[in-house]
Formats: sequence, structure tokens, C-alpha cells
Amino acid sequence: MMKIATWNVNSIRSRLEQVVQWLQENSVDVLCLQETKVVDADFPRSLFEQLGYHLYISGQKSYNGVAIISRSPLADVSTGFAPVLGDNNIGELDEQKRVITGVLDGIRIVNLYVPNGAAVDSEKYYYKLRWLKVLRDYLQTLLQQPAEVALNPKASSAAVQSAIQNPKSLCVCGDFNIALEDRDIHDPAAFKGRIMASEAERQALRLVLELGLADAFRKFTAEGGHYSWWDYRTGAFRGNRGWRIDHHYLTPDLYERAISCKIDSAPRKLPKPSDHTPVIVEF
DNA sequence: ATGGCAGTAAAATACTGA
Repeated sequence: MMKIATWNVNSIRSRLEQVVQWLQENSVDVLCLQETKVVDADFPRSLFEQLGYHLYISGQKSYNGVAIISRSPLADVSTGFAPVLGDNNIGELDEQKRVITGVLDGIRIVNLYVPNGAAVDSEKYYYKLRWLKVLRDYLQTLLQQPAEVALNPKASSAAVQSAIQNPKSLCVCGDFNIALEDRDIHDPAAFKGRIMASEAERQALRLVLELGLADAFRKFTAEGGHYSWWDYRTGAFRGNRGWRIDHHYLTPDLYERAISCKIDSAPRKLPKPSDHTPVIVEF
């Protein structure tokens, strides 16, 4: 039994009370945060540590920033693309803190904050597309790496053979800033071809998923009208004018094991909320 | 087409987000 949540909190310091409260009311094993907007030295660790959680963080001043908050310690934690792909293959893409990963109970959890892209054809849009291409290489490399058991000198040769031959279990979650299908947008016609819905972004994400990853939410829910982000402006939440852009993508073994995937819209109703709300997958 | 709203850094607005 394991629950993994993802939540873009739009500043952990502004949302600290809400996040701690939510953790106390929702017994998740792992909470992946995005847009923490704080350097590591200033991350508000203590309330989480008092609750018994372990923290793994990668932040920067003002923008971006990711963190994994886990009830149990994680193995093999790394941040950014470089530890997996090497320094020569990623250009400047690790300057923005958007990637953190670790292993829990044989599941590699990858927590992502995909670039927003500003507007189609902008400089930031091409940064987003380039980032998604590198993400594919990154995940492909993780999938090809032998599992931790294969690196353990005490593991039996049978276990090592099995670990090498069997695909790894990956839960790739976070704020993707892409609605892959029209049913993920409240008014797809109005946003056709626009940022977060454009064909090039969707195709870049599809290429990532072709590595063998499937959307946990769509295992259980086919209809539209379910969203994870609502614009602060123009009363978008009240009118449920939202987008589903926060996802859990799972390798086949985990997809089979998943027993629920739910969006918890309660935190979006609070005063001073994040514009995103948590999504939780359960195995 | 633009702005609406919110957070950060910094001290008023500019930048970013989605």
C-alpha cells in the first residue's frame, strides 16, 4: 500500500500551513511539490520533520523548485538531468530546478516541474520543447539502468538477472504544464493550438510516454470536467474553468497495481490557495 | 488583443506563471 501525491504549491513559504495541514489529514507516503520558490537553505523543513517526514529538495531563488517529502527515507536521490545524462548532454537545462528523483520500495519516483512555455513560438516555448526532448532521454536512461538490486554486491545472481531483465517501476509525476487531450481542458476550442495545448507540446509529451508510461488518472476516469489547475483570475475555480495538467505517469507494472487516482479539490477552496490542487495515486 | 490574479524581490514596479 502506497500513496504518492503531487502538488504545485506556488511557493512553499506562502502555502506552508496549508501543506502541513493537508499532510496531517491525508496519509500519503510521498508528497511531490513543485514551484517551491525558495533556496534550499531557507526551505521550511521543521514542521515536516516534526511530523516524521524526510525531505529531499532542489530549489532556487524566486522561481521553480521541487521537493519530495517522504515518510520513509528514499534511496538513490538525485536532482537535475546531469547525474543521469552527464554534464555534456543537457546544456543549461539544470540551471532551473525542475527535476528530483529517488527510490522507495523498488519504485523510482520522478518529480517534475515542466517549463510553462509562456506562449507558442516564444523563446520559452522552444526551451520547453527542448526540455521535453531531454526528459525523454533522461527517463529512457533511468529505465535502462539496472535496478538497485543489481548494484548490490550481496544480491544473489538470480536476483541480479531478474533486475536486469525486468523493466523498472517508474512513477513520473508533477506539473507537466500540458493538457494532453481536449477532455483535459474546460474549453478546448478556445485554447486550440495555444500554450499547454499546442500540438508540438503534446507530441513531445507523447514521445516521452512512448517509453512505456501511462496516465494513472485515466485508468479510472474517462470523462472530462476533472481539472488540477484553475487560473486565479476571472473566478475560474468557481466556474470549474480548469485544466488537468498535473499527472502521474506509470510504467505498466505500476499501472496494473494502481487502485485509485484522485484529484483533491479541497485545498483550492481555501483562502489564499495555490492555483493547483493535489492529485493522489494509490497502489 | 488585453487584462484579470498571485508570488518574489525589493521597495515601485518588473518578471514570471499558465
